[in-house]
Amino acid sequence: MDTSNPLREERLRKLAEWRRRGIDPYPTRFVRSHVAQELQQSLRDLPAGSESTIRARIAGRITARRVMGGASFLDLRDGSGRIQLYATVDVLGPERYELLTQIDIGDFLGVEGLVFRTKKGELSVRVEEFTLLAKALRPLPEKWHGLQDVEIRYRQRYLDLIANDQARRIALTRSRIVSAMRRFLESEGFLEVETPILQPLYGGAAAKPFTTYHNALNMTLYLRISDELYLKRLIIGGLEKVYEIGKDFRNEGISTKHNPEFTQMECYWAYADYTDMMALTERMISQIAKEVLGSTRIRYQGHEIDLSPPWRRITFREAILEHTGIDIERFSTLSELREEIARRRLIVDPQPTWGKQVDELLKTYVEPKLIQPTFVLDYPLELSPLAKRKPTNPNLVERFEPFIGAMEFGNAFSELNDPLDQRERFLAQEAMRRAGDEETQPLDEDFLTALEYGMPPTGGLGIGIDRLTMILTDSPSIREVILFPTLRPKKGEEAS
RNA sequence: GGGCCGUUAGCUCAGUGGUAGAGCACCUGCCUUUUAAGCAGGGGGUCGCAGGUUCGAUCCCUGCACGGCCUACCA
Repeated sequence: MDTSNPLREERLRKLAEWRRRGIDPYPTRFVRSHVAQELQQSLRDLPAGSESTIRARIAGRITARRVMGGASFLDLRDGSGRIQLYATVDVLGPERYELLTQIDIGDFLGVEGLVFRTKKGELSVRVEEFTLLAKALRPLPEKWHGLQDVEIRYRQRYLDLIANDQARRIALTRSRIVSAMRRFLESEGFLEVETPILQPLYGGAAAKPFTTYHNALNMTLYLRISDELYLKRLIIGGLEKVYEIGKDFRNEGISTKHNPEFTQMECYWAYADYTDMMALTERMISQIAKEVLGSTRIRYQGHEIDLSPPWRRITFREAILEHTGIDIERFSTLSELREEIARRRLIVDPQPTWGKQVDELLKTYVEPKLIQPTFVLDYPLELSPLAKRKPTNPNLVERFEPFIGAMEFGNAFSELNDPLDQRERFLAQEAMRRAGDEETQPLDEDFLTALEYGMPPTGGLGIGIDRLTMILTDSPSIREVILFPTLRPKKGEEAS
């Protein structure tokens, strides 16, 4: 960062001036009596031109300054909202008043004084005493247009939060979503747990991992790509309803829907199956929307969406039939399927296996249409090495993915608890790996051992918190809902 | 990885083959109820970086960097 900025030089000059007067520009403490929003609410009915009986001590960042000779107005913002300050030379005396007018936009200030409402109707604090709480050395972004530069918004999110209401709103909403989700799961009897992020073997999803190294143990460790296999071990251990909210890491591309580290909620429920997980998902998401947004009707990217249960349920096979006319059951080999795709003149990227090819059909032709909440269920076996087979059709598994606004935001199944079948699935995955698929499940002997001690029938669900937040904040990009999205370091960037 | 677009003052943005402008912010002066305060004056720029074409490049060309969108990848 540049340090030769003349605006910064000017502020350094002012900083030195405060110090010259024996004032510490970075004091340790300021006791507040109120925050701005409290005053705005409790004095909502105070008429214009009249005084309250409240003497308030408030603190915050100065965001605007209007100096008019012997009287000045400052806008102060704290974590709750904003309030105006009114200072006059009559109250403060010439010396203190002059000092106050040296305050820069961006500085933190604590003030004490009577709260009143101006003739124009603006609730204000009459500054009787003030304390500089922190001198800012750099100017804030422009007041009217906010901060527009996307790169600065992501790299210096604090500036985005200062300058843009929307950024603040998203950060608050995300926190409320996670909080409401925890409350919901707790009310349903789920126990919050923590499982390892550093794992000797990764699993639970088809993804490439990040690799790291532990010096003392002299071993390679992986950052988890999913919590699944550890949470199932807890089900085996008798914790019948568990969940975890945490970061997963996938060493893959970045897009408006993908960040290399992302937040997922995973929960596991003994004696439940995927239909129970569907009902749980509907209730959870609609409950969160109600708590956080006050309604189950939302707008997402121009669409009116109704989150209230029940959500539409459609099988994987029916969904593809509906949107492409192809009944995938009638084309059970990759070459037959490709012929049918070509015959119907559909444009789909070729995939190496039948399973991936039908999945590609879903992504290309079905997913963009899934605006209203929809469960797509009963996936092909080969796409789902950890899910239980459907009793009525061993080529399918009891699995669903929920979609809203043309975006998948979760994954769930009746968990495979047959240790011998699980071993076969792992071996099939290994075979696919040898055939060149880099994103297969590695065989996890330790997990198989756990399964052999017996896991009750269990339903499992994962919800992508980032994508859910996108949906509930009408954000078009995952970078808007992650405070510090992964970016390439700027070349030549160094600490000033 | 590929395509398209962007990068000009601290911020938001104009602009031109003859080395640059506005608004906000900043500085100075005036101003005791303003709120995008006002009025007057002023300072501030390696026009992302490196090459090339040209008498001359911020502008045209090439490469690079970073970012955005699309695409690819991705449970």
